[in-house]
Amino acid sequence: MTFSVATIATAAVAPPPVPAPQARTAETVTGRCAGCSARSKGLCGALTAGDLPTLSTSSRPLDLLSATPVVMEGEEAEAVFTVMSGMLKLYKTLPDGRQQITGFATAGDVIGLAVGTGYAYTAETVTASTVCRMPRTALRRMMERHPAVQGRLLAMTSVELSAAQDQILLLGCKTAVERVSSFLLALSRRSRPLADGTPSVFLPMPKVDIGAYLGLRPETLSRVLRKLEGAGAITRLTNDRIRIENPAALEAAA
Amino acid sequence: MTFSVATIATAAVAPPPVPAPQARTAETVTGRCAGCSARSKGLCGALTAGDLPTLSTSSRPLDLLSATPVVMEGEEAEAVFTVMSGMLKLYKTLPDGRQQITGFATAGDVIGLAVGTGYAYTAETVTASTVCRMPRTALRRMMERHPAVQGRLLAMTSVELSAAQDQILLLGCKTAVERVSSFLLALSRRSRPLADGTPSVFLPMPKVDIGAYLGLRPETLSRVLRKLEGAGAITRLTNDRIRIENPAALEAAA
DNA sequence: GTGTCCGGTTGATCCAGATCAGGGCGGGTC
DNA sequence: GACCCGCCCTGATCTGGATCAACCGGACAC
Repeated sequence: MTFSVATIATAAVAPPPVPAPQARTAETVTGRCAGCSARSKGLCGALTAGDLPTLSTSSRPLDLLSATPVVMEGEEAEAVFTVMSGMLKLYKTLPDGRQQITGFATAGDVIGLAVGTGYAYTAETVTASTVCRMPRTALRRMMERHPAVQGRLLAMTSVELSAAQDQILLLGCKTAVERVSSFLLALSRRSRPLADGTPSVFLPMPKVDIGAYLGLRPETLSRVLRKLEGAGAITRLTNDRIRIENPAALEAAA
Repeated sequence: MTFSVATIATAAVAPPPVPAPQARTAETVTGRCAGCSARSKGLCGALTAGDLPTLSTSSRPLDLLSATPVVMEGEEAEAVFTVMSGMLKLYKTLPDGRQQITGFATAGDVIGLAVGTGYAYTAETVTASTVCRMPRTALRRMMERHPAVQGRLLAMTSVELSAAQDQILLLGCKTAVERVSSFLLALSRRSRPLADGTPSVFLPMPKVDIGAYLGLRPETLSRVLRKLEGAGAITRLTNDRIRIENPAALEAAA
């Protein structure tokens, strides 16, 4: 979770997102959460097996295509979402349309926690994803019943805050090469290495999104990657996968 | 609390900071917290009057001169600090010495909350200040006894996270003029207007620190302020006080 | 097949803000 | 008083990354 800065937001969204999400139907309600791949992560990790029936009835998984908005900045926060699979981007928009991506969310991350009544950012899938929707009221009830849920929420928010401060350092101080190197290292720490043991990173999002996260234009990102490749620090395997050839060199550049 | 980004950090510091802080002695222990000016703010706001004796024995106020470090990035977090008066700057440092200020803390803000065992940033007074030290263990005990404290902590951390994301937007997207305008507006919202009713902001910190917060050099900050003054948006009353002549113009520039 | 679209890359040029340099001023010490 | 030191301001110049423009190649429609 090092690289996902703004994973935790605020509340929930009311109407189903634009490209109508597929609601699953043919599943045993009580058993659904028990078999959930994100069961031990996110907020649900703070619950015991006895809570699963309640959890199953108060939440609902949604299968989403890519480029589907899940929550919109400023809209009333009526639910929170736990990412079960896929990847989402979280971003804020300036009145004139400039966008800053504050983080990417992957399995286990929680989206839509809000300080006030409105979502703090927009969240949108970058790949086909599955998220689990839980109304804010259900979350509140869970927190009242289980102090551990509140503790988990606090821990997750604190981690997000720390990541956000790292991103502030990156955006305020670092050069383009340093930003990209830091980003690749952070990503490589949370992904598994290739079969031969060398670390690699998977970048399913378009380059323009990586740029919007790092405060760089896609042209600059492209040039920096080429430069790092020329220096022998990385190899570009495909458009969405990079092998880290020399972590120490990246570390030095970050 | 809009402008203070990194007010919440991690745990506590062991030895007293360099310019040895003045520990107060001639006060009734049980009565100290009851008369505290920050009593209703920070974490203490979640406690009832009955908790004051315990609170008074587990915390201790410290009077600090300006430029006094309170917590150091990376050091083991043994205590948290509540700001009672004055102003502190919170910053992170890169190996080569570049510094990024992540926030300024004022009365009511809590410093030193940590995700792991080490402080996430360095905190240092920018004016003479009074802070109240509480060991991390005492905080943990308070949280166990009063779930409301944990709730308060979660609320404060969430506000910090939201502020940090705003700062990410500022650093990633905005121009120098937009950054300074946003900063002045955020400050003016949390300070009281002058006697004649016009809003003003108090800037006790050196210009280089404001620059380090906004990702700008002090020279650039100086030029931007001159530009805003020329446009009639602000007036520089003294070196550390600015009057907002035209909030709408600032809003438009932000 | 052909055409179109979109993401990515590369090159040329531009510019906002950094850097470098000098000077003014207020507060402190002696 | 004279001197020093920190902070701030201003001007001149430099530069990292943005911007503008063109091209390429894969995916998709027809």
